Amino acid sequence: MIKKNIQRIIQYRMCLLKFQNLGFERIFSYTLAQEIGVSPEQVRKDFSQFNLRGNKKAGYKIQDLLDKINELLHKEDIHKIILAGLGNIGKALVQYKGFINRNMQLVAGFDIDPAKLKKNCRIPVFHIDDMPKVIREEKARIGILAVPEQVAQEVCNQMVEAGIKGILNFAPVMLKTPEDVTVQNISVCNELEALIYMSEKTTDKKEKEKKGKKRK
Amino acid sequence: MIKKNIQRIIQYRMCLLKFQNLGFERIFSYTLAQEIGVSPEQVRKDFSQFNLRGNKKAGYKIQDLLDKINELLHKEDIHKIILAGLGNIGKALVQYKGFINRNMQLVAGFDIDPAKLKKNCRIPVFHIDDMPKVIREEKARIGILAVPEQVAQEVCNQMVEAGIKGILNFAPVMLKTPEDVTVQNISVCNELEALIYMSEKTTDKKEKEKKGKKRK
DNA sequence: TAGATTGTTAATCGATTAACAATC
DNA sequence: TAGATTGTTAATCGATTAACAATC
Repeated sequence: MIKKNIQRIIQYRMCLLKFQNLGFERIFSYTLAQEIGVSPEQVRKDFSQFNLRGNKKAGYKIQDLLDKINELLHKEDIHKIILAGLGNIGKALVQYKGFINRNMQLVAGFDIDPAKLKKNCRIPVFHIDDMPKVIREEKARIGILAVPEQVAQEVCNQMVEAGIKGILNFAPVMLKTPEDVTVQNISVCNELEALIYMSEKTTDKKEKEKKGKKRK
Repeated sequence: MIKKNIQRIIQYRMCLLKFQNLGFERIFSYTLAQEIGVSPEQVRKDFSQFNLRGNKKAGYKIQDLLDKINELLHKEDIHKIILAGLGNIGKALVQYKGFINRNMQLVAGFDIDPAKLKKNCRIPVFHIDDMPKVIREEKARIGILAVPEQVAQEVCNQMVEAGIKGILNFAPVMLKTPEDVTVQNISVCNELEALIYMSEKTTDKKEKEKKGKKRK
């Protein structure tokens, strides 16, 4: 499980880069908090936990924070990422140009369908059977799983076997992995359903309130 | 903010459908828990909170649970969803065929680039300026925001203005919205960075352990 | 100095887990 | 009945918030 404070640190980093690009050299917990949508205390607490220190009067030096956070997130090197499954999501990720700015690189894609192997020229695409070999050759640690539900666990196992330690899973399956492998699930459908629930809930509430008023 | 129990209810639902398709009529909290990766107590607690009740000996009747959960999630009607931005992600979502099984329907897409307007024939695609009009006509409540960062807040405002109550945001921006509008952010890059952090952390730990052993 | 801001400690809140009575 | 399972209440855990001393 990924702790929330690390997720926020990642957000802070993006925000700091933005402010640095705007020409700022220093920043207050208050400003950062506003931008991310948390309390200033939360920001200070997070920084404190990762030993990121500021100046009692002048806030935090952006460059200092970025240096430390970059170290924390191992931003000194480019992290190789492999992608299994070149369906809709897979193709979209191949097209995406934002990885390299974040020191990440899609180094290879894999699919069973040979027709997909050459369609995308941005990264080399291999047959799924070659995945373990390529993972080992590239020494990739992170994999994106965008294959159909039915084969997700199997492909996941192959990834783990070949040394993958973190998996971003788009398949609607709870993957079984060893303890030292982290899985992060993304499900657009689930998120949308949750949003629908929330929106219906608030309208239900409003209707109740209306009825209540009418009764009065 | 979306509560975790609702996210799990959504997962339980998918799992229940799966078991129902396999021919099961009843299920235990233990089974469901295993499948989702939580404790049986968690499952029972969640069910209890939403007033989903079982039988002390025979577990839960799948059909009963599904009926109640479907009502809870308003699965009786098809929910209309609009999509702003037909870049990589937008296009992938248009191609995705899984929405309708979950009683959701992408009813329209929007973009500024007229070249994109006719490229995808699965759903009607309009100019972004027509978005408010179409949202109102369709009475859509949920929107997906997949536009560039620079215009995300602006497009978001237009959505809210036109009556959207839930936004799935793919732009790397913290959207400012009224209280009754729920925003759910998805950032593939952030998730990958978090995975990298986790994987490096465990390897760092192992190296430390090794060193410790050597010293002994 | 006075005021503003950090950083830590304590308090609170919410969510998860444990314990166990109820019961089919 | 005995055993297994639910459902609730209490305990624990973790994360957030509040309070406030330290200090630039």
